[in-house]
Amino acid sequence: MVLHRRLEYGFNGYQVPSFPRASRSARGRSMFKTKAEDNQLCAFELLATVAGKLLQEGGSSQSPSHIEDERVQPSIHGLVRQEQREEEPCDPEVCDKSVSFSDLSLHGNDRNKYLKITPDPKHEVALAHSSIRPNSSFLEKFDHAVVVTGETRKEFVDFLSKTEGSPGNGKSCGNVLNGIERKVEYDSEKISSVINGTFPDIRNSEYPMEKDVEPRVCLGSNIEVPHTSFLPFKTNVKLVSKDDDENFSGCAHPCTGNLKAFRPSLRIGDRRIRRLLASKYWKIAPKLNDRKLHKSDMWHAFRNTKASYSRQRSQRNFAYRRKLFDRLLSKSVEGAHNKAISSKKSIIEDAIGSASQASLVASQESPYCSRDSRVKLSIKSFRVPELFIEIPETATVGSLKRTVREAVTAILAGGLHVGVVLQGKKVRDDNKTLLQSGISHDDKVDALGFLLEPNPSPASASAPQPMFHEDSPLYVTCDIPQHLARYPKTPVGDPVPLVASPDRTLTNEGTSIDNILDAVPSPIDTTAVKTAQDCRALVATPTSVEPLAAIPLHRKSRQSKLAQRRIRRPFSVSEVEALVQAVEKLGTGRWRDVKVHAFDNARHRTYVDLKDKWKTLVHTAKISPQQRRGETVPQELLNRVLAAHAHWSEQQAMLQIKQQNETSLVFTSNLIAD
DNA sequence: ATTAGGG
DNA sequence: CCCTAAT
Repeated sequence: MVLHRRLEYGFNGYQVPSFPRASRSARGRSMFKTKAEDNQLCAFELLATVAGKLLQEGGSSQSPSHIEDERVQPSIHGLVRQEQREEEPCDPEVCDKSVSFSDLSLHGNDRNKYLKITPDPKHEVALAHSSIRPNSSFLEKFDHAVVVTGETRKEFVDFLSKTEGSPGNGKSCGNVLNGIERKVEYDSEKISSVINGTFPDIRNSEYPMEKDVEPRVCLGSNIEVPHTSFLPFKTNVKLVSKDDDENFSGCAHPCTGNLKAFRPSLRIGDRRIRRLLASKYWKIAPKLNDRKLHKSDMWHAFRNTKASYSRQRSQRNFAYRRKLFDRLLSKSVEGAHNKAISSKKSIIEDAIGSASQASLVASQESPYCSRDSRVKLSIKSFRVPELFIEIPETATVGSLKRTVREAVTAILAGGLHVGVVLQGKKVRDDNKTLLQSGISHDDKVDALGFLLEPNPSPASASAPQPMFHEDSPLYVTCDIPQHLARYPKTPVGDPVPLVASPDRTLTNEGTSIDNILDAVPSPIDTTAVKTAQDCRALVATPTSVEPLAAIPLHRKSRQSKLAQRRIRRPFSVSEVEALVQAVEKLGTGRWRDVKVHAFDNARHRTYVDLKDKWKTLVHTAKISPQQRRGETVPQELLNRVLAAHAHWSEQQAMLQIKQQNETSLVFTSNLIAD
């Protein structure tokens, strides 16, 4: 099933020369120093230009000639206007956006580079080199990726050499690369000729194409290929569907039959792809109430309604939601009428809303049109503070449920506070108005969450915890403490209706819950008991809520990328002490050992955590005591941190110098030998 | 899986 | 804390 759809425009035949690998020490610093590197830079920008054109081509119905004046800074005005006429009015702010070189930024590392185009704050397009594996993680971040593929390095290098030089009527553009402003000379005529397809045609020239390039045309779905004749290259366009998991299906599907879609006359799909592209990239979530619905529209609404707490979170959720969304939709009845669709949408929202932690769903009518001064909220679920439960492996699921229930009631009994979280930050000032806090603002309403907090009574936090045991305020023990198991977000109610009656449809148009259940693990995963997961938040669902709201997000087996963010667990002084001691002994490069030596039975502290803690400790030690936050670490400890840090840094430096000497020795002796 | 670093 | 590249 196609869960995720991605367009890739392959520029077959040209390869961006690979970037020289910087030495490890120079990582992340100045690239693009030599002429060759400039070439690469130029290449990327050129490709970006083409990409911009391509996107523009996809969206504009005007003749290519109108590009003429904007060739160096392709604009999407045409596109937006076009869509405006055809569809509904869009946000004027978006209409004014255009893709210029300043919107391009280079990302990646020494080996893998990709270029990012950000037409507006909400959309990104990536342009990447073919060496990036299609399932490379960065691609996850983008709705669409324009991937430069190609096997023939020579051609490209040559192509570049033709492109550079002769300043001609070069046009200078600012460009942001890794935060460094640069000026780059463009030969606008050549670029435009590239765009318009009149550049000296390398296809027919002395540079034969790689013959055994695997066919790259693969239409994994029913979207046709756009017209790409403006490209001077032998181009291939592939439409790749990404399957459920890692299976980047590339040409996995038999696709010979689709090859015909790649013939010169590719008119047919133009319109459809145009709409798809346009709506995906440059349209703000449409108003869903009063018009025909497109899938992409729904996706936007879907996506925007449930903003996450942080950007990273939202990035992670993105893929998940996208999948779920597509999945649900692909099962929906094609001809469903608007009403049915929008109610379906609300189902999805409900499911996702509670599955992720953005536990508030703006009520159906409010999200896009709260013109009046009232803020309409409907809380679907609350977040409950973290619970820790200790329970023997041999315990039954039933007893687990009981334990959880007791734990939760224990919290509730102690009195409750309600916390308000807006865009990841707690809103502490109770006296602020909603307006002042920004809660009234439309696009913030969906970033709003509520959480239940135990009443800050002095009862719980008093007992000093054993050093490397959970120091959570809520720690529930059940029978023999053997393993400390964390549980996925678990519905507190009886989950039976969820699982046992997957057929239960919430509506009458044929979307059954099992679609959703497919995508989410069963609420009680018995294996969780054995595997002590890292996902431990517990979501309690208020009584009024429908069963769907209790579906946990966490996926255990696969898709662990989408795992929930771990809760923050500040290091206690005793932990810091142990860490310092271990590092004093073992050094800073052996976090695994540090973990084993000092934190072996603290399951929630990974070696990465320890390394991070050390990093912050070093930082803390360097700053003034006034700037420090959190539990105050004794100065004595911090001094030890500094000492150890200095000591081991020195060790490392010495080691490096030694190694350097060795290699240069070898080098010179080789020279002499020659 | 570990290490190193950036965010 | 998270994410990711590199090893």
